[in-house]
Order: sequence, then structure tokens, then C-alpha cells
Amino acid sequence: MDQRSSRYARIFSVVRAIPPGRVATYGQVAEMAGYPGHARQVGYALAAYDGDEALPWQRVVNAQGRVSPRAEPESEEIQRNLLRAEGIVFDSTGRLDLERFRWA
DNA sequence: AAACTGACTAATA
DNA sequence: CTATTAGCCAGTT
Repeated sequence: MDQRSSRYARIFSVVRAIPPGRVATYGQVAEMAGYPGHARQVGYALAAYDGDEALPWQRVVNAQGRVSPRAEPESEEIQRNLLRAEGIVFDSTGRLDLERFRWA
């Protein structure tokens, strides 16, 4: 993907702005990017991410404070690993405290 | 051009 | 707690 999709560009911009040790929900990113209600589009944007540019995609979780399942089952563990390394704590059910870690 | 497919969410039952 | 419904949009077939 490239600049053709201005939507994606703005979404990535917001994701890149999430500070370490914090997380944001898809809906939150969409809203901050200027697309309220387009939470799904945020997920699609990340799914289309090649890996070229630096992007902390792991800091984006769903509204339940959980890592959304995707094609690769192992990537879920990778994501939680990255977040734990930043100080995020998951409970026994694999859920994190949004009230505490959510990026305002 | 039409149909399918997904890293989502909030509301309702 | 699970299931269903409806909004949303871009890339692929």
C-alpha cells in the first residue's frame, strides 16, 4: 500500500503516535485519524501493512482489551510478548486493563 | 461490474 | 457468558 490510500496513511500516522507502554483500540485509532466508526478499516489497514516502515502495530488491540485473532496463530503470542516488554500486563485470561493502559 | 473477504464495535436478546 | 445484526471500506477474485 502507499499514498494512494490517504485513509491508511492517516491511520498509520496515528498508530505511530501511540507511545510505548500504551495501547489503543481500533475504534479509538479510527476516531483519532478522523474516521469515527471505521474501526474495521483500521484493522484492514494493519492487515495490509507490508513491514517496510516502522509501525508499532502491536499497540493496537480490540475494544475488549484482547489481541484480535488473525491468520497466523503464533503472531498473537508475538504481539503479547512485545507488549509485555513495554510494561503491559495481561491477566490469566489474556486480557489487559484498558482503563490503565489505554492511550488517552 | 458484482461478489467475497477481513487485525472491529456497539447494541440487543 | 455467547449469538446475531448492522454499519464501515479497500483489495481480490
